[in-house]
Amino acid sequence: MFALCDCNNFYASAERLFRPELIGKPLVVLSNNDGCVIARSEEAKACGIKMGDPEFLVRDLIKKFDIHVFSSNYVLYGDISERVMHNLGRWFPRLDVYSIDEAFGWLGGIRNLENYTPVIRSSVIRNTGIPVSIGVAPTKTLAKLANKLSKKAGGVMVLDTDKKISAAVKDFPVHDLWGVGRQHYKKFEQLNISTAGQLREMPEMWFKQNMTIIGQRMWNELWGRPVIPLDAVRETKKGITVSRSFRNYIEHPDILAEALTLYASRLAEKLRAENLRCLYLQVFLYTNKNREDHPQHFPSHTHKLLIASNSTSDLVSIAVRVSAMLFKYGVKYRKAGVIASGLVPESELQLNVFASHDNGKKDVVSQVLDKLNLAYGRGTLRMATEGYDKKWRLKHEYLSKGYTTRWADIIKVI
DNA sequence: TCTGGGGTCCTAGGACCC
DNA sequence: TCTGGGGTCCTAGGACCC
Repeated sequence: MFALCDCNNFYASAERLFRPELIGKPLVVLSNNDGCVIARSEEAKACGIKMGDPEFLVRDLIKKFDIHVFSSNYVLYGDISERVMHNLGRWFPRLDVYSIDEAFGWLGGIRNLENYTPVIRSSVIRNTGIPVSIGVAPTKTLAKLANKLSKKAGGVMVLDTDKKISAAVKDFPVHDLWGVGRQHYKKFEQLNISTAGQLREMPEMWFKQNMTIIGQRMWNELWGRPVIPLDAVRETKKGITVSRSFRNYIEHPDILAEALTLYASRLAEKLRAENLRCLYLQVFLYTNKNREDHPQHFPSHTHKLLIASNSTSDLVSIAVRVSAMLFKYGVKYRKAGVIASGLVPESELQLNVFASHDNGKKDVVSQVLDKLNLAYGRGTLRMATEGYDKKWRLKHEYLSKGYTTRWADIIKVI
């Protein structure tokens, strides 16, 4: 049996952990650049704020109901997430951490799940202060479904018999199923399928012909036949991305180069932190697709390195060069990013006869960068092309403190 | 005026190989 | 006039996830 444990309104709950006076009050967390709502407390949901609502469109509601607003504080959420996962790990010998706020656990050979599961739940809540819900079922897809139902059933839902599964599936909205997005939903709608129960009754042949292998998997999982395994050991990453929207539009290549310098520097740091190098560096630019009156441009280019690298100066110079190549005058750019792929461990450096190389040594400049920035804070030492005033930099006006990660922000008890 | 960021998996199609 | 078949690898793009 699989258990899906997920934190309720995770970012909102994490913010509330250090602001107990906000318990029972409406609260939302905004995306980067304070763009749109990405988490709401139950009270904020009741005020009519929807997931993904742009902040400027719900500003009136926020004022009207006196909703507390936070910019996203990923350092804080990452740290709280680790605590939750650590606690879950004590109950599940095999834990598959699926995202920042949820994990699949394996419940093999345990009987009496109806009694056991609530114990796990209350233990995690007691130890971390973060409310969690747990759904239990014979497949991952059904565990996700059970988890969703658990939110309105006291935080725990165990589907351990065919009878319980059939009852749960019967009226479950098909668009809430794991793996059903807008496109698949449209397809189901045309066939008058609106519940998971109806979907399950379709012949397997239909999935084969209309939905690729993903549909067949879903069909089997809905019938309680596990097809998606527990992924206890995360495989190495396939790619690493750093991308951000700009606070203001960028319309000049030199300013664009500043942003790309920062993003490529961050990317190189991330690669070094994971002891990886990349063979491909992709650079992309976006315009604002919500503005039909602006000329649109979504160029991208992938550069292949002769030798895999994670050096800040290498990646920055490529990113800046490629961005200059992609840039067009007269276009308002909204966002840009860099993606590293073709990742190889530092220990497996493949040399190239046609290029100079460092014989596998770490490059000294990057080492110094990492050392100084770790000791004195990110950005202490950086590349000159990153610029000085950075008007394009992220907006986060409602940022909470680094309660658990920054000495100066630790709560004092007087 | 103001609409996030970082991932995964799958498929189709092209290039290339023998 | 008639020009194969079976692979692999890579990339782009779509769909989905949180």
